[in-house]
Amino acid sequence: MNKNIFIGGAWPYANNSLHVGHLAALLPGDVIARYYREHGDNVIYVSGTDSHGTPITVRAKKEGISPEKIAQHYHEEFVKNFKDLDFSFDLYTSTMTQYHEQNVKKYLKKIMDNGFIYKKAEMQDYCPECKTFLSDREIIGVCPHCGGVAKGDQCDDCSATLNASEVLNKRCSICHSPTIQKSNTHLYFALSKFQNKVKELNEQRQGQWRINATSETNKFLDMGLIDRAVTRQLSWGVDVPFEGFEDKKIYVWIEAVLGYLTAGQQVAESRNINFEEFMKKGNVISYYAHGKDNIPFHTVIFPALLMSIDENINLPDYIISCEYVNMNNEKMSKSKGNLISINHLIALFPKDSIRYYMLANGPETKDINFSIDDFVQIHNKFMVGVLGNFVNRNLSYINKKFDGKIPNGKVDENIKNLTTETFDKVGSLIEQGKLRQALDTAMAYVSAGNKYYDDQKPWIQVVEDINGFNNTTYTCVYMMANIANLFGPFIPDTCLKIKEKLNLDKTFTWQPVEIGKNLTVANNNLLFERLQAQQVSEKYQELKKN
RNA sequence: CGCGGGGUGGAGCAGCACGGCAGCUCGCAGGGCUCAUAACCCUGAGGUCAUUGGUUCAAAUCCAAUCCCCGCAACCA
Repeated sequence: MNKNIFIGGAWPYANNSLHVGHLAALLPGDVIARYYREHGDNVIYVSGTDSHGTPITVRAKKEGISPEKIAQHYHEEFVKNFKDLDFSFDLYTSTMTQYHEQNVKKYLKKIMDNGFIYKKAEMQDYCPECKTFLSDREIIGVCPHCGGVAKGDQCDDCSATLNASEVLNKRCSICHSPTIQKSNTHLYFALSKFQNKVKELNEQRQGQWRINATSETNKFLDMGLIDRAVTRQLSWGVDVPFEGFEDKKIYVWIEAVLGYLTAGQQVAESRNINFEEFMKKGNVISYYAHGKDNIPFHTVIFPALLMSIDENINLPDYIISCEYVNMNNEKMSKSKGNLISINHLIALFPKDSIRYYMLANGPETKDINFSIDDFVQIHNKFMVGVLGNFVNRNLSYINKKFDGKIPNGKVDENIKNLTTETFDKVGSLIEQGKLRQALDTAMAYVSAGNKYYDDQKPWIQVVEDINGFNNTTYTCVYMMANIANLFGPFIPDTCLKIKEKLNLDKTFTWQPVEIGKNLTVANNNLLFERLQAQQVSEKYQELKKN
């Protein structure tokens, strides 16, 4: 029976280049998607660029260009990054598309019809000169604590977190005229009504949501869920589909997260399947991959929105929420200059080394420290020494002594059993979202191959026991064929190369495969080159300058 | 007493929800092998598992307190 699998990767915000942290968060989604496809299941795997919101408009104003241009620029960069790293999205879209905007409006109307959105008038800061309501960040004034210059949300001088209402002598940051208080009507989402249902969900998903997701959700529940504004005084975003809100846009938190549905639906339409049916409770297993800063949006807000749209729709089954990638024990940030972008990574390492490193050493349960040296070490040890070497030491011998003709033989029974075992174990770990352990287990299979080779001593067998030699070699090639499937979800490019070397079927299958007789080696190009830490480090310093 | 995460051999980490000889990679010392990209295989040295106290036949693992590091405090996507 084929299963329906829905996988959502968090939508990166189009205000900066992607960095290693994004990669750590999103890569697990791709592995899970590839795994289920190998398995023969129906997978919908989506993500996209989050293109709206205040920071982009602020930046656009500063740089004197349109927000759309900024969003478009980063969107194109993201698309390229994901392509370079072999992400297998069924659809990677953007919140700027017409399809997304139209469908978000449709969902919003539905939530309204179901009675979970209401109007509320509030006093808000207004600039009579610019004739517009101001968001907190667009207000400047005097800090009540230190008397310094403060924005509406934070003091620049003493960096205290502020509430717009406590700031003194408030003025508009654009024209500097004093603000006045004026009543403004916003729409609110009745998040508080979902307190019990979210709590129930959190309890049901114990063991499927990562620990950090469960505890973060508890934190929010303990504080009590409060209603959130749906509309925002902005010019850049999705229009509000109700009368009287023409000057406002839909707040990004609600609009971006609904992208999972709009993108999923778009994929379903292209396949002529009914998305509503696909996503129904009991019909699908869903995974969401993102960083820990995104947890409440995926475990509280998104489920509440789903319930407010349709009570039969599947709620997140697995929350794959990662911790942070730090540099020297500090959070990466642009201002600290310790941010390593995906563009840099791609320039420094082969894509599958990047995938391997981020998965095998990813911040699955706690923050990790990223370092170039560490990366080089892992690459040399596992990509070159274990995996590359196992393939190379066999095939180069066959090329040298047998003109590329792989001897026929019998596969070792122990290895056969190990193969079956490994597929089962790795598969189950991937399904649980435990990618580190899964990859460890898969790599142990290759190590077992190296050990088997050493124990058999084929370089001696070849003169003393040709039958034994044939069996050893044949068994190793059998292992390679299975490695090419076993690692398919993790490092697909390398797996394809292995398949090409041995003229194997290019389709990926999640089960032990037998190999045919009279195989030949098509090529024995090295899978990975050894790297020098110093050279990589120097190259990285160069890149940082540009 | 705002909240959360973490402190395990020289470095980076796993183990901790279901207590039972402290494990992995790198590095270091020694050996094997020569098919392989100084790659591969084996052995060894090195830790009172932050500190203190408690529960227990038994604690890195459970409980309490203390110290140190990091992150977050919701109109920041």
